[in-house]
Amino acid sequence: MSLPHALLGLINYKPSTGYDLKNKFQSSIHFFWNAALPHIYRSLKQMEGQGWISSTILQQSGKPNRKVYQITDEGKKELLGWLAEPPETPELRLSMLVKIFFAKQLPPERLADHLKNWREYNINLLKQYQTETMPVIAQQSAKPGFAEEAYYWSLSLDYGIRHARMAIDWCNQALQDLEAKKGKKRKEKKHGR
Amino acid sequence: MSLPHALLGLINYKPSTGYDLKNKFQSSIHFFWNAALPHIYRSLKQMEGQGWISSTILQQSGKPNRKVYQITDEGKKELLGWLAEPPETPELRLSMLVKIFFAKQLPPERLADHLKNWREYNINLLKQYQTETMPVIAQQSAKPGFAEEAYYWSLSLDYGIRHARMAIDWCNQALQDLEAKKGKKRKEKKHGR
DNA sequence: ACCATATATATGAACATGTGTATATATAAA
DNA sequence: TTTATATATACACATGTTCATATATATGGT
Repeated sequence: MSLPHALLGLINYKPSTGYDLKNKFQSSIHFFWNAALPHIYRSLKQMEGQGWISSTILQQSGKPNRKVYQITDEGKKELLGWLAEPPETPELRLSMLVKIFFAKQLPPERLADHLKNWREYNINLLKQYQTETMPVIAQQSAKPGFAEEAYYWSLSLDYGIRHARMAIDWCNQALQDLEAKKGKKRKEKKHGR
Repeated sequence: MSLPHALLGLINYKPSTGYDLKNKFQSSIHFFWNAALPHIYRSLKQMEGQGWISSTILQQSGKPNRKVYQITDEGKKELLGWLAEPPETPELRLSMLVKIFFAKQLPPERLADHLKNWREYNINLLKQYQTETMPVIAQQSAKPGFAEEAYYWSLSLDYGIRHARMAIDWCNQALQDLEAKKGKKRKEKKHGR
């Protein structure tokens, strides 16, 4: 469960430092699994303790030395085993939806703000997928022997894209309903309640 | 952030014990925010410490006494304030997608299993929404003065429904692609690669 | 009639996981 | 001169899960 296996998967592609890994998260799986630097370093230490990875220090001048982690045979076994296990069922925490759920306590403009923000957020995600994630995949998939790999990357990205589109549609629908309700109220007022 | 405000929202409807709240989660917001019992009790204690709720103990025979929490004026203020704040951007953790991302390391049947399980899981969610969550909402919305409330509950549920449908579609697409690939491979073999 | 299990209720303690903030260093770029 | 980049780590804290335990009644199965 959790970070270590995701890190293992990335290190399996190529030996990396914690810093490298942070960047790789950013350009690949960040939208369904992310991690902060201290967390990554802590996990790497644990993983080394378990024998899944080993480290080599590369001297550098000017910058801190690079501590490069590579996967061990044990680590490979662990990774394959984990990949084959049925994944845990996810726990969502969408505070945005909690706020919608209790929205009756909210002035309508505030509710509309939440919906607009959520739409905005997902529109930006979509953009980011197109301008950042997809090019990375395209570039990799051009390399010989990476076509299949890239197919799976696209597949997981596709989930993100569909999710974002779904969220945008949902927001539009909700905002439209809100407008309609407002219209109705205004009319009621005009006609004296 | 997190549990306390969701609890506050529910207690605001009606004074409740920790046990009650667990059940309410189950029949309402569990699919976008859930919590285990010990976590709920711990949070309630903290919230009481902050003055957001107060408790009354009701004697019972046979069963443990009920410790009923009710919202205070401070709690109401806190709730309204929180609801109006822009929600935090959510952190997804979908280990299922991590496994898809790295699926090249996986035998194709295993990959198909993951996809089928995920589809299964979402189909069941949809069923649960229809047979459990929607009736609860319908029942509440029949009560006078609850129509608006129920509208927002439906709205958040609608997000869950759309999400589940989206996930099912995605799985179907992916499984179909997989099949197609398998077919292609078989053909290649027949014709001697 | 007897035993296992479920329901209703509360809590403690340990642990796992994740975030935030701070710190250290040298170079390059604005 | 400030800020960004590259790199690593420590520590405190927040949040969440698991497991265990306590009690009495009701219910289902053998």
